[in-house]
Amino acid sequence: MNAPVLANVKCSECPIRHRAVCSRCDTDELAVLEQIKIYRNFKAGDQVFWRGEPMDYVASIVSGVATLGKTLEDGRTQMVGLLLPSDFIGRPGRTKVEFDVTAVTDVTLCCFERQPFERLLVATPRIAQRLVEIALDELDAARDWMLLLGRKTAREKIATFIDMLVQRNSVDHGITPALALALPLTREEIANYLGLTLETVSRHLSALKSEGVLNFSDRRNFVVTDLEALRAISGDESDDCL
Amino acid sequence: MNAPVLANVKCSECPIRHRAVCSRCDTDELAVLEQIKIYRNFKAGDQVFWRGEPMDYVASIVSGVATLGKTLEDGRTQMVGLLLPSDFIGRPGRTKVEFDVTAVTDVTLCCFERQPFERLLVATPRIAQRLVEIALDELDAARDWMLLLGRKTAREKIATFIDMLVQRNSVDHGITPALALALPLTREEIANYLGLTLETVSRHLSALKSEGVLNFSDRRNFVVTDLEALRAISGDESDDCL
DNA sequence: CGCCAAACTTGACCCAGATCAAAGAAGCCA
DNA sequence: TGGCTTCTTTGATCTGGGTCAAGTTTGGCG
Repeated sequence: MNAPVLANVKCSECPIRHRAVCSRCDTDELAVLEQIKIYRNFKAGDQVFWRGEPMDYVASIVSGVATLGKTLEDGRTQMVGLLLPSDFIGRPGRTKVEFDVTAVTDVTLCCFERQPFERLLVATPRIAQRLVEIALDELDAARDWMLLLGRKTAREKIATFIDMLVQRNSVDHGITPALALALPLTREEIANYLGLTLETVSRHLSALKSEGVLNFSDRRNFVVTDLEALRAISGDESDDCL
Repeated sequence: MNAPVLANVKCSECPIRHRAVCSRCDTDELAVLEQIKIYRNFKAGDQVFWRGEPMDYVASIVSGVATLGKTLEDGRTQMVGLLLPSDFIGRPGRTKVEFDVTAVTDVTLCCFERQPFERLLVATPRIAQRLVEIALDELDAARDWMLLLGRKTAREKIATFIDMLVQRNSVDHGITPALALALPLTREEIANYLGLTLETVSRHLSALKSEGVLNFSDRRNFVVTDLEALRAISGDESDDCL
């Protein structure tokens, strides 16, 4: 991890202040974090961590998108997580990195040296509590993804992926889902995320376009023209059961 | 969750005392847990939780094997976790069950009412710390499984599954891996775990048998006769990189 | 002991998605 | 502006694993 060290933003003004691992901290606790944190910047495409290397830092994503990936000997790869602002990288008590972490866009990380952070975790229950929540949320997401990888068809996988983008986009913007959005990943990266090949991704995106479900303005940007249909295709539990 | 309530075992004599969510607790903290815990028993095949029902309890598995499953509308199912003694069920802060939890063998649970447990989590950092570890371990396991589901062939999946059984079995027994073991699941359950069909599981188990890698004495019990080959087939990172 | 249901095996066939191949876009920098 | 490279689309073909369909083994129980 040899990225430029940036001037730190004050925690109180941090964009992820209310969602990251520090979100429960009071002013005094923030002051302690402020002491040990270091901002680092990565360019799109940079490798943040290599699998197997010693993990001296843990970090929160401040801005940008990164991916967690695993690779088989022969080169097959599977993305096992998409890291967005406020997501946490690393795990206390482990000294080696388990996954390749790659910056998809330019990324800024808020890094803490692992050992001081571990001591802090013992001394500061609020951080530990928040970390439990974050870990359990990710576990739920990972399990949803296991259902997708193990049982969904290519068409369902792609519809689920797009629907996920819609939902995430809606969280940031207001109540009404914003239906104009951009793919954060290339076809190949989407394929790695969904357990498919890039050709299959391309074919099914084209199909959804010609069916009038999606409308692409260029290869990245598109509008969901039939959200109802998209949800039906995704194969998820209909929302009636709540 | 309407299972018989059993006489509680004293925490200090509990078989999972040193591994479960309570493992870091001191004597005083154990005394508090002792107050609010209730043992419950389930028979093989019983449903412990149904997806979507209110979750009033969280629990640790004391003995037996249970599975976490998700289901698509049309009946396709995917197992997303295998729960073994000391594993934790439920998550603080969530009121609804996210997965079907099914007892595969007879199962004994150590249950805590959710709300008292959540208060305890805030008041007792040692429990929260242990819960972070458990959650992060499960997250790592879930991510390994995502690689398996997304990218491995049927043959590799089955070899990986058997190898996992060998490793787990070795933890319980001594240093030398005990190579005589029993499948804890039916062919259909294995298929649900691996994202395959029961026919494919059966075919590949037969193949491994006829290749001399496994030797079945009946449909459950077998001996790994060529561990080397099994590991090679599983397609995992060769262990040289440590 | 013998019946029955559940679990398992094996075969024949088919299809979704992988693989192989070859053209288009779209940036991007000189 | 033109020539790179990188990303994407589309087509043709192949195949691993799914599906359908018999059988076979096993174990539980009256």
